Amino acid sequence: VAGSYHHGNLRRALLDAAADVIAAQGLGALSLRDLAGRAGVSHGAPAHHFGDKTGLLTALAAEGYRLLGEALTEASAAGDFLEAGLSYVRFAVAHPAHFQVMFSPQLYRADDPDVVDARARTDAQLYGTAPERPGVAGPRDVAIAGWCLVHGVATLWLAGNLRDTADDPIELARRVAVSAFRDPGAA
Amino acid sequence: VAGSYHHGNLRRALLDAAADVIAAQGLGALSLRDLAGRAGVSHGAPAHHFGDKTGLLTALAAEGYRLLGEALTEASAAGDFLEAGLSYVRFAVAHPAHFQVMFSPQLYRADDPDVVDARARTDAQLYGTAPERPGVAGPRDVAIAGWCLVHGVATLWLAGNLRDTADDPIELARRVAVSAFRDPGAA
DNA sequence: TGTACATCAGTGAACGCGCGTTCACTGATGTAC
DNA sequence: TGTACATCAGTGAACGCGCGTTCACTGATGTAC
Repeated sequence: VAGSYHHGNLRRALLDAAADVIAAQGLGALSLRDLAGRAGVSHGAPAHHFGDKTGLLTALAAEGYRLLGEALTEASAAGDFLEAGLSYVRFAVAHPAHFQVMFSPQLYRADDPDVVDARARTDAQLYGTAPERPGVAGPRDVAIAGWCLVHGVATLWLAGNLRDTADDPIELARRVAVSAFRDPGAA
Repeated sequence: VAGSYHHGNLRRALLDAAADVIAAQGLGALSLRDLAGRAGVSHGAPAHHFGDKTGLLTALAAEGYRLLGEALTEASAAGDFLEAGLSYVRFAVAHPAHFQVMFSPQLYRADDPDVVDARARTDAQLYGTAPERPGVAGPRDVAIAGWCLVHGVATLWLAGNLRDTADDPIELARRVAVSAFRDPGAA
């Protein structure tokens, strides 16, 4: 919509630009003025949609939890613990900016109703597929352990600390999950 | 050394102040001018010791890898895989700023000789205690899996995402490690 | 013991910058009649 | 179909701020003789 006064979908454009900047340059490089420039709009415009910078990060976090929830839906419905873990890593790799913001709660309003709601839904899926390990741990402990494991894979990968260990983060996650959780007795 | 022209140990004081600020307010709140103020020194002084801001973060990362190496020494010498993992989490909790900086390599000069050296020593210890899991995975895969697991516990804990799951991060780490790695057949 | 001198560490003024936020405004849109 | 009006979205000038970095300087320290 070149030349027109109204942008059409500025909110979406700003969120996308923010994700791009964070993924490419990190959170430290994020500025509202820069985002406005990228969207081709004056630097005061973002205030209309997000109020302030924290508002934008809050929206990004809420969107992140929603996207993660969607990414987990299929594996969750199928009750597939391993696949849920792999989907978690896939999400982190596909949406590194959302992932980074979501887990930096001091940057946004973690008590925002949108965030709380989306997060609750996602948490339920995160805990839903974990099996019991008879004689070792109940499903809840297994769920937490699985979450920590895939979260570790995702953060170490995104920060570039596993780049010389593996080419494909999903293959790596699978290998790591098997190394940790498979019982020696199993086929 | 109040009133004297020379500080005495400004380098140390600046690193300590940086760790305090990062732990309390996050990386975004870090500024050389603020650190100088905290150390009671003019704002141009830090340049003498670190050159620029990246230099300070590089020093912090190198120190972090050195401290982590020391934290792992005992468990590494004893060949105790679980204890090495717990020491990793203990280090992250005791030195959250160092931990955060170390694993944000875009913030510092990761090819700095000091960093490379300290990191290599630490990596060796990180990989040294992992046992084979017969029929499941070799020691290297187990080491990576263990690293990812404790790294996940540490980052999730530091970001405040496990505060309602456990009181003590070390106890949590132990439980998580057992849930993942213990064989059902074992006593 | 005393003097000269080199070295080092910290000063403080100055530079230029990009930032978040506010606010009176104006252009565009859409609804009521 | 046409006019009046309310609402909304984006403008652009202005504010005040803290920042990193540079640089000629000065105070302090310690070494050589």
